Amino acid sequence: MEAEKRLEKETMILDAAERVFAARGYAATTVKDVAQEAGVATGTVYLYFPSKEELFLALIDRGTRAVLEGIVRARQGKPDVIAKLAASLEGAVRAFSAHRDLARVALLQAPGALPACEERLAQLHRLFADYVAQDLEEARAAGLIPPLDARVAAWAWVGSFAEILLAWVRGDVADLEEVLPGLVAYNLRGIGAPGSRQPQRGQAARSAGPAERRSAGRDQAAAPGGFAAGER
Amino acid sequence: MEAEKRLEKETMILDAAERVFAARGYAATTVKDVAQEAGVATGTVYLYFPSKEELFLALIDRGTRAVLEGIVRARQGKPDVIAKLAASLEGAVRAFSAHRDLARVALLQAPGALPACEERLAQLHRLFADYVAQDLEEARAAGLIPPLDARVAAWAWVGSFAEILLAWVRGDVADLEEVLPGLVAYNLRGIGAPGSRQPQRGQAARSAGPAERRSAGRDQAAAPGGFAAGER
Amino acid sequence: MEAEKRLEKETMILDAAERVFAARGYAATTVKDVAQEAGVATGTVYLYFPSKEELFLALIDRGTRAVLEGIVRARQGKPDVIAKLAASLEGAVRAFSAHRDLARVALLQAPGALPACEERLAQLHRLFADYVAQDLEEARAAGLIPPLDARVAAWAWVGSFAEILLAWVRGDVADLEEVLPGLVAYNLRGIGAPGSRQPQRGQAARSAGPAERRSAGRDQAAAPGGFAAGER
Amino acid sequence: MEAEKRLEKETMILDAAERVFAARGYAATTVKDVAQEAGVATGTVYLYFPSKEELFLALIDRGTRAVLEGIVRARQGKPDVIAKLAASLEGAVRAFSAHRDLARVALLQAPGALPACEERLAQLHRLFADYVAQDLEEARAAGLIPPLDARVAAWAWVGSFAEILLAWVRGDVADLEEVLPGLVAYNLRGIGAPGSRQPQRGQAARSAGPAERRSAGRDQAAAPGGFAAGER
DNA sequence: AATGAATGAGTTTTCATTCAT
DNA sequence: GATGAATGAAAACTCATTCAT
Repeated sequence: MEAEKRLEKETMILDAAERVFAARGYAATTVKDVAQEAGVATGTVYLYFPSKEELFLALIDRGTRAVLEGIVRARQGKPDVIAKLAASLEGAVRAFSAHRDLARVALLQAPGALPACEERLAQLHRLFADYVAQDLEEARAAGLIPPLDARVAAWAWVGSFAEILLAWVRGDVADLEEVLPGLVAYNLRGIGAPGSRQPQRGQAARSAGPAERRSAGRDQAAAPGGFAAGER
Repeated sequence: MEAEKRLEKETMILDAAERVFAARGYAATTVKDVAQEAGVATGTVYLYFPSKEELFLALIDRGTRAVLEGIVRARQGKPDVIAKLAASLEGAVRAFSAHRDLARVALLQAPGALPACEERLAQLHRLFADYVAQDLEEARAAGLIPPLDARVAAWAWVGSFAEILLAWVRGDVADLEEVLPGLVAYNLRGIGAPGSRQPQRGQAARSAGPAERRSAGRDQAAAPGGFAAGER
Repeated sequence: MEAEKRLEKETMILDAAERVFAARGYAATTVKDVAQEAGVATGTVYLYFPSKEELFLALIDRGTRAVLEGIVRARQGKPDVIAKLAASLEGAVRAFSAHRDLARVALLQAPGALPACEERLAQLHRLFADYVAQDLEEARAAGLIPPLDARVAAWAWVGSFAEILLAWVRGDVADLEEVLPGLVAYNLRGIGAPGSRQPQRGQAARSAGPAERRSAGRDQAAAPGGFAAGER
Repeated sequence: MEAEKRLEKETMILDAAERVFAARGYAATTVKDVAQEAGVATGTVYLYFPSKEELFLALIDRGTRAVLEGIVRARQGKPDVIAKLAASLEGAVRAFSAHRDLARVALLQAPGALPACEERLAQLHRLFADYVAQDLEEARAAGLIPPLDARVAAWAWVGSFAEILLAWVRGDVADLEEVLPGLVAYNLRGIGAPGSRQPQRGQAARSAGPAERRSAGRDQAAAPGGFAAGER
């Protein structure tokens, strides 16, 4: 088979796998499920991927590549390192925002699914954090930000980004684009970037929302009254 | 059986389950594994938990309770809402830091393990975020911080905390206590709290560390050269 | 323990077992179920019966004994062998009719439950049939009935009796006493006993009943139209 | 898979199941046993039947169908309703007599094996009895037999047939064909059909046989001496 | 290359039986 | 004698993987 046709079918299967894994999770998804979703026979999946595990990892790797490319693209032509840093976050969010299924798989299911996968994702997190740390170093060297613990800042940066994506995947955030500016601003303030002192006005009004909206879920796990319960 | 003895044995089994699930993940762990780790027969586990699924959920719920209690305790006697907010984060981190296995289970494996579990954790995340948002509202109302999008700030706050825990679980952060001040400072700056303008000096020197240490992992998933690769 | 008390408790457990086995069947009944129904601990059952299997067999044996006694009692004082034969059938029916649970167990569940049990019941059937055959021999020798194949007559006699009991257990026959005269008459005619030539009048009116009443059940297993379907 | 091949394999598995269930009973038979008897892997059984329970029910249904067809075939071309009735019994006996395993399963094990099965068989018994009752009604309307309680006669008719089959399955009746005329005659006399007054001569001599042959079994469950023991 | 029937190892769960209290 | 917690063997069922067609 010509390489092109092969690649095309491989992509078809990966697309199907992404949908099915996203919907049912790694363990609950059978190779037959994936094959049916892709419209091929069970055995055909094994012509393109050596095992269910490798299929899943290929999915993760494809997603990883897409996000990294999104980041690289977003940084292109940005004037300074701070702008590039901000653009990185935006680029990553946008890369995911077109693929909610991918995000479900990569953020929710992948870490616990397979040891190999956990390791892969750990490396990805480190990679992101290291790049952020590099940017922060560079920004500090250029005098754009004050000295800071770049490690911690990098984890925080990555974590805030991951959490927003998770919230979006869960349906707690409706529109990623809408929250993106606030997220960037938060992190720019976090690293002490100039011109980021004052949070943006005009969004505060919405802030009470979640607290009320979610009262149903609260009584499951927590004492009533929030963190302050039991305090004097 | 007296309630006390029963509880004791239940705890034994939960402890064993925590260790085994942390080490192998939900799907790869068999009930027999848990029983052996606990030093009882397979059937005995079923005398205390009706199914593998319920055993896992009991684990999550126990962890959730412990963390929430840690937060409430940490907030006690703090003078203002900003201090309480900071203390919440510290309390949660400390609650986890005594139980790395719990953290592994709750943060890595639980989300993808079971639909019921995903929902449980989603509620917990919402709960955390809502409480943070409440505190932020209160702080803003008291004039302690400028107006901001409390939702986004809350997600970022929670996410930065979760990411640090993950890094610790993975071994990328050796000592949680050491990084805690930096994490709190980052987030206080993020919300625009006064007196948090300047990052702490003296920690910037360490920041290049992780980037070099982990170079092995990078070539798996990413083009070399950081986000800037491909840029002009 | 004094023998009397022991016997009393044994009876309690057997009574409980009869109820539970009748309701759920042999396989679906656990020893714990029986113990709970009897109001004792699981282990206590094993103080009185060596195994679940033996418990079940003890139940069957008790029932067998009761029925045989009922037969013997019914034959007492009957003038001739034909009357005794008829009385045997009535006695057996009456012995069961006070214990529907016993009948359920002995007729429906026991045969397939255990090889040992199947053998036990087979012997019982043979016993019944042999006795009937003996009576028939005696009746023929006395000139009360014409010569006949006593084996076949004996099986038919026993089978018609068992079937009526089954129908009663299933709820298809409401009152055993009501159908008993017809059953005896049928079998007396079957063996050619004198004075049994004409079926009893006045019952024919009911005879169309079952055919109409049960139409719901029929479409499951049979072609419509009765046995005649497909005939010219 | 073409429907034909599938059906062929399904039949193979059903045949194997019939043998194994007949030999060990429902509860004592494992799916693995059936698979081995059929010469396939355990999982293969599940490709054709969704569960052990459904496999067993399929067996019962197949048997039911075969017997009903045997009955319909036997009735074809019979001159009057009495002849048809007699032919029905003969047809059913012959349908079973080719499949002793089927008879063992359907008559001994099925009733107690599964609630669903009990219900299925109950309907079958009702069906048989209702058809017999219909024939009897018709015969009475045609003046071929005197009025009688058709319900009771129908149960007796079905029961005598079932009992003979059981005896054959147990080995107490060697040749079904041999006893069939006697059985039909017995029941024709039972319903008062004309020309059935005198039992067949020449068979009475055999009748003492079983009673002696089986004396070993008797002492298990019964007092010695027949029903007359204890009588004066 | 593609198919999908067949495989059988492995998992969860049940429950008869035992035995320390 | 009585208890009921503990045991662990066994069974139904699933599904990743193979391979004849």
